[in-house]
Amino acid sequence: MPESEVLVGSAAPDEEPPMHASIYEELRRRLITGKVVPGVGLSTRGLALELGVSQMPVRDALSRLSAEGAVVIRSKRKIEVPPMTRDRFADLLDCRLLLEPVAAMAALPHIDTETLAQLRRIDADLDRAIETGDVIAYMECNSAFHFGLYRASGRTTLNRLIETLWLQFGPFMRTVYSDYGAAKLIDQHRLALDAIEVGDGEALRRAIASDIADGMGLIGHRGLESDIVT
Amino acid sequence: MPESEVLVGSAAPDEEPPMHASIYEELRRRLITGKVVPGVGLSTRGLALELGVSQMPVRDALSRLSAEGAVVIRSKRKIEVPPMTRDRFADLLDCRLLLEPVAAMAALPHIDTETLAQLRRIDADLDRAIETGDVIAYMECNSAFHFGLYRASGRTTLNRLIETLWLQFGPFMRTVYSDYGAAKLIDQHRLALDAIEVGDGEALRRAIASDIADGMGLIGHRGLESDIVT
DNA sequence: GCTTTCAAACTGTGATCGCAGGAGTCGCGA
DNA sequence: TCGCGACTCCTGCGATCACAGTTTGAAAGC
Repeated sequence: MPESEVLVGSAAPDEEPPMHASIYEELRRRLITGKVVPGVGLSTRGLALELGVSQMPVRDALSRLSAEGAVVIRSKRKIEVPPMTRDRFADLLDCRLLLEPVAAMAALPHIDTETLAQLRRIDADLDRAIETGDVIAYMECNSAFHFGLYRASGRTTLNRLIETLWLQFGPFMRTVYSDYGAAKLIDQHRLALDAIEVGDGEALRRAIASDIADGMGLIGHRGLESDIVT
Repeated sequence: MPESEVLVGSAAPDEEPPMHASIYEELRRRLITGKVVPGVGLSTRGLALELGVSQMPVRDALSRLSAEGAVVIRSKRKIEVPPMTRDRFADLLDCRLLLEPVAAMAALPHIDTETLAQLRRIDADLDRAIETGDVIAYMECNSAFHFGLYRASGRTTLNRLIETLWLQFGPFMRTVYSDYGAAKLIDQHRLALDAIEVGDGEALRRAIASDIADGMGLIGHRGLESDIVT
């Protein structure tokens, strides 16, 4: 099971999900890890051709993603990952700061030694991604870490909201990290891991909040030289 | 323009939206105002027949609503508004308390006398709904009031998250208010309106938080006698 | 009256097609 | 060289159909 799997699973266990669900997963992964960037145009036929399926499952997947604000269907011939603006970025950042520290605190009582060990492994992978300057790998590890932590909370509604935020900022942050240089990124998760180890909920909340404010906040604003960023 | 219109509009202005968007609006309204209740089964063909359209636009609309957690597609022959559970209810309530007071505070600087007058009119209509014991009208006015307030914030991302929460708890609260009796409901918006009048952000935040905690919190928990409610 | 089995009905899903509209490209004239 | 208009291409969307699977209801047996 990939660690950056959907934060809130919807497929019934032991069942093969419908094709549109698999395609949704694939597109979601691309968005969260920045494999698609803002301004990129998408089309149901183009994606169907690329993924070797018909239009229908792609349509269903794109309907879901549009409901989650990840893509915008502007008109005929224009589905796109919306460009980021200063206002929208600030809105996204603020929403993350409202929700994710709470999810982390709620997760704390449920994090056993196996879960903590897994988070440490993910963080070690993230460190390697920073060392090699691999932005995509960094983003994969980053989402795996956060989702692995929040999932332990069992807060399905909260986690679902969090995931829609990640769908929306992933593409933009990918371009920002690429411009910034992955080698310059800093692993902000040590404080969070330490807080988990000693069971300090308030320290965990602060660590997650500062991870978000520093990681996405400071670097993200640098990426917003003008109102529109592609 | 109906006051309980979608909190975050997506159709381009001056353009006729695609049929699936209109159907999404209609289903959204039914969920938020409780015209459909938990446990009710839906089907694409059934809704298409009722609404006089083909299956495709209904499918697209249901894909969006499923992405927003408003309906769940469990299997062949089983789309439903999920029954409420105690855990899910607590999760929803907590998320509302995290997001809506912030949206209200963010809205405050942007509320002119015309917007305040409109909110007062909506609140007067809500009072009449309480007097006549009309639960559906009460829920329509309640969402119109909150959305009218939050929309002024301009916080599109935040408002979108809030709307998905309303889609999820609307059906359940409708049954709760019906059992409770609409005539026993209390207008909790006076404090909010007063806080807006004097420009007191902190008072507005507290008023919205207590509106949510009292209105949905206390009454909602009464509706959850067991883990599963239809 | 209850349980089990089977058949029918209904469903979500995937596929395909056609339409109308918008985007993109190219050519021509100033 | 630039702008505008015409034309082409590609698209989202709506409609329809078929399939496989699930649910429902009826009938038979105990």
